[in-house]
Amino acid sequence: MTLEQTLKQNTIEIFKEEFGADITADIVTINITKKEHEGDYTIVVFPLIKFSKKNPEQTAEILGNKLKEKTDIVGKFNVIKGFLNLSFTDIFWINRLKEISENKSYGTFEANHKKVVLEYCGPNTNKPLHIGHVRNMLLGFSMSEILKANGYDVTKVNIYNDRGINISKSMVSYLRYGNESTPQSTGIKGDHFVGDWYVKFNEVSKEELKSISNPPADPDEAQKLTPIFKEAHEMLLKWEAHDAEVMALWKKMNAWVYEGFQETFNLLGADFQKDYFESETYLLGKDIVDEGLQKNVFKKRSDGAVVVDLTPDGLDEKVLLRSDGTSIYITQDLATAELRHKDFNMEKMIYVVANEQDYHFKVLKLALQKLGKKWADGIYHLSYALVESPTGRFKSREGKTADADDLISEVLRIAEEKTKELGKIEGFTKEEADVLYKTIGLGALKYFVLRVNPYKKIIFNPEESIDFHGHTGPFVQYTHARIRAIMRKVGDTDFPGLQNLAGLSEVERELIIQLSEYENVVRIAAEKYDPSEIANYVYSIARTYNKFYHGFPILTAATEEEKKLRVALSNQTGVILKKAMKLLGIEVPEKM
RNA sequence: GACCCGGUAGCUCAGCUGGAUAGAGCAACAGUUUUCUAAACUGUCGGUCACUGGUUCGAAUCCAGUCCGGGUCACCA
Repeated sequence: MTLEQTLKQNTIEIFKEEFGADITADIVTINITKKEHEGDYTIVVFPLIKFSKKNPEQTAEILGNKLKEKTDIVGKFNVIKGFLNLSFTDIFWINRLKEISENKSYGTFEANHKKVVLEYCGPNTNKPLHIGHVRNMLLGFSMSEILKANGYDVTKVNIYNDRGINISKSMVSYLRYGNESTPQSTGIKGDHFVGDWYVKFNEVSKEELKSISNPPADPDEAQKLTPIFKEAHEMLLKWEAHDAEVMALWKKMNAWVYEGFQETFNLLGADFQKDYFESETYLLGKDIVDEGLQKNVFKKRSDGAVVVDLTPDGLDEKVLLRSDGTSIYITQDLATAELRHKDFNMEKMIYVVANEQDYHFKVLKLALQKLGKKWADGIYHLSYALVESPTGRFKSREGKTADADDLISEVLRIAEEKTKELGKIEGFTKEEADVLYKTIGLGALKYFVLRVNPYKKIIFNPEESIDFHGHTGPFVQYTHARIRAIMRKVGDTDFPGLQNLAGLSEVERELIIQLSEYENVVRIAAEKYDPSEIANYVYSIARTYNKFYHGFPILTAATEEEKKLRVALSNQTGVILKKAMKLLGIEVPEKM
């Protein structure tokens, strides 16, 4: 039982005994006491006075006294207006610290045997990953770690949009101008290599368009008139007809792309247990449409298109199958969802996809629910907002800044520069130093992205955003390294005998309370599908620790008891910082 | 037009299932190092919580309306 639950339970019992009133846990609000008041936790008594039939002060006084009697953990309390501020005894907090320290799996919940499938990344194979994919991957990976810590059995999957007109464009322009070059022969990373041919396609079609009279105003429509587009379209048809040569080229080029993607995945730490390919699923979906028609959930419109009526749910009528009987995006997704369920029999399916598709996922979930699929209740769209430059949305023509690989190498470069400036790598081998730059650079980037609530857009200014001071990843990493330096001096051992202590200082107490909150934060982050809960928490721990570190000697504490406590507190802070950062997919160094 | 999301300090963000005098970081300024890592710490400055009304003991938080920014409403993906 958590501290909060204990307090609520006791409050409920006291209200029964003292006032003969039955109250429920949800009207008992408990907060951590504000800094300017004395106390650890505060019970807000205003909502309770209609049950006690006494004024707030009297109610708080009675409740405080009874809690003190009943629980033996409440040392003292004070009442200000309607707020009952409870201070727990030092012994209670020291025991709490011991309890946390001794529990090696603190903050990790027991396996609940619930299967979760988490889809993230979802790249197109005709262009390299960009900053949006970076946010996606960091969120997806972190969410998976958080769910695992909450006891879920998580399977991460990726879906590749590996077919269609776009990859055909890359293929055509490569065929025309590529001269058998390869990523190896040019030294260009595979996904960029293929992406460059896609760019080339657009340049060529633009050029070709000049000799076409009266093109349509819509650039997409205009492009369709160019010879190179017609070639691409032909290629797509050949692909669909399984033309051997086209298939061979398609496979070759996609293989280059996957090789390139894999490098970026490795750098960011993204991984997948299973890959899905649209080339394998794009024809699926007829079965599920038939099923819907049979069950009278979907209907065939007079024009032949199959639709689902979502007007009762506040949405529109949505087409699920074209009038010519071919699939569209949603048809595929319905089928893919069903396929996943067959593959994994999961209870939850999480889609990490940008908020542009909010509507799409509402439709998807509703349609599956209407088909009577119980598991569709477990669908969750982890929607996130765009990453924008200070001048607005990143456009590919703005070039380098939006590219994932450029972004990463820039961050690593800055990390190296700053680390050298500070003279932090004395005694490091070249390899160790490189690892450190990577740890710090990626730590800064990941933290920068993850500390923001997913539904809020991120303004990313490449010049200013990667900072290593204050509310940043490196700040947390630095705090961890500081703690490890102390632990190296003391030797990593257990620290028994913490009981004989004169008194906890304010900041020590604050730190223990925060450490004690960790398991709640892990739970909340999963409930809210929000890694920023972890990010903001880990920062507040690091901040409190640094305050403590500056204010109190640890190794040279006045008494042996104090030293033990402070070392134990430091050690445990280090452990939690490391665990929490791991949930964000961020490494913490031993030295920096 | 309808619907969805956002609007909190100069900038970037917390706080939003109602609770005490709205918090951090950055930037600016002033300090702290013979003491465990100064990527740190302390202090100063900085607010019409977009606006208006409502609900109530109490509203940044809930409700209604308005304004601003973004997104979606494709037989595109």
